[in-house]
Amino acid sequence: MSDAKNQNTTVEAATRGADAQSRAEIRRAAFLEAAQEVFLEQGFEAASMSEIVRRAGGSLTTLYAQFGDKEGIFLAMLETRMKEVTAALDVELQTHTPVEEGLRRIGEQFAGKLVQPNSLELYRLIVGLAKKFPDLAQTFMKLGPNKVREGLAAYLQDRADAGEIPQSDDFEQLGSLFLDMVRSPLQSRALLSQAVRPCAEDVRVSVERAVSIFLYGLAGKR
Amino acid sequence: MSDAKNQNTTVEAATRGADAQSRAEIRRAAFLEAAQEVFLEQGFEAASMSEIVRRAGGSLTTLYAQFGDKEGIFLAMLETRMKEVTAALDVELQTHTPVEEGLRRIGEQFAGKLVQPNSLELYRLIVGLAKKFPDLAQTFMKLGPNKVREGLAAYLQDRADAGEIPQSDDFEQLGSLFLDMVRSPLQSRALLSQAVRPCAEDVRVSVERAVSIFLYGLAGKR
DNA sequence: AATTTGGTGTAATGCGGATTACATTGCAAG
DNA sequence: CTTGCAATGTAATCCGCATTACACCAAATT
Repeated sequence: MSDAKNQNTTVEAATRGADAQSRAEIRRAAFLEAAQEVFLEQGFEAASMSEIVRRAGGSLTTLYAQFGDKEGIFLAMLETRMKEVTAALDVELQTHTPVEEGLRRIGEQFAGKLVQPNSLELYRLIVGLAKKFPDLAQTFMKLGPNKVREGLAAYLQDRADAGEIPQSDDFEQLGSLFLDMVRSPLQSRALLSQAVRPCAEDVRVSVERAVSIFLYGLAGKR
Repeated sequence: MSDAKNQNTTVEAATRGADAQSRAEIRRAAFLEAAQEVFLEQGFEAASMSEIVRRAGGSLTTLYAQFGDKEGIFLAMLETRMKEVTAALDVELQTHTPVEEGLRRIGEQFAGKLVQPNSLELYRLIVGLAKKFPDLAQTFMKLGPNKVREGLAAYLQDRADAGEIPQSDDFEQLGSLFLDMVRSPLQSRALLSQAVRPCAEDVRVSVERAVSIFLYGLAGKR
């Protein structure tokens, strides 16, 4: 119902190519930017569609035409942001770096993103909305945690094949374990008290500890 | 402004003693019970004061007289529930059980409470509200996580004094580490997908792993 | 220049709910 | 019995928004 984005004529699309943005695309980007601001600042319920328009320019009518409804623009914003955030991780995860160094880098990347105020805020929102809008939570999981977990599992498999760590039949679970170790100490405090903002040093400590415990544990197994 | 609860006359209060509940106290309990239901079911914003009254009986007017406003009754409900939940833990934490067994029991108690649908739901709510109502989050932390953490730290200190584990200058942090290990794997999934309900077996596995990694790690330290 | 396509601004329309006002009722003490 | 005080039920009062309707513009294609 809301595929306004794809209503370019074939001719038009071919003429301009992918580089120049149509008015619609510019508008869309501005809406998404403003939506992120407003949602993260005020929360889903409190955020007002008019406020988004106020900041993005344009009109309510166009906003609705492009995204359908409030949940629609939130979802679009979520997808956009998740892709931005996981982009860097993808790169990191494709290398063949030795385990210890690799885990450290992945951990830093991951934790670094995680503790950014915007990420914390977004996570807060998703958790709060998960019951009422299960599909938002699904999308978040698919584009966020699951993506990272799969990538890490593949990396661990690669390292196991290289003989650096013992083989396992469930690297996904081991990966989750590692990610949880990195994440929990940083996130649990920050989610509940806006005063506490984990700093770079906190991140380093958390990652370092996770890496050593994880490898120590792996070595102890089988 | 809302101390209607204490407006018994001296005579009346002396006559009845502390066992029989005044009408006001009965009302209050019913309100709190209904409020918990409605808030957990519908979330803070979606919950309606009228719905609470509908289930509890009584009247809107009385509800407002006793709790002031919507945040007020939520806070009262939160305090009540947190005290119920941590009561059992207090007992567990005062024993002098050997570490491994003690950690296992504490872990089970803690995790068991944690994965109850009501607890998960409440946590979801608190996280979602933390930005808009920081005092709710504060109260939650004080009556929940902090309480448990302090108790566990004291227990660990006790065990260290008994020579079972090495001394440390920060048992609070070590305690947090243990609790995070127990909590994360169980909570992270369940918070985002209402389909996933951790079962007793999940709890056991999570606790067992946390205990062994924790003790293994402690032993390894100097 | 004309036409099409989508954009703009503004002003309804509706709904849902927090919060309060009011008139009434029951209980208990003098 | 009656006087007073708190509880009740109901029905306003107010607000704030999501969402839609309407009437008018801008640009690009023909």
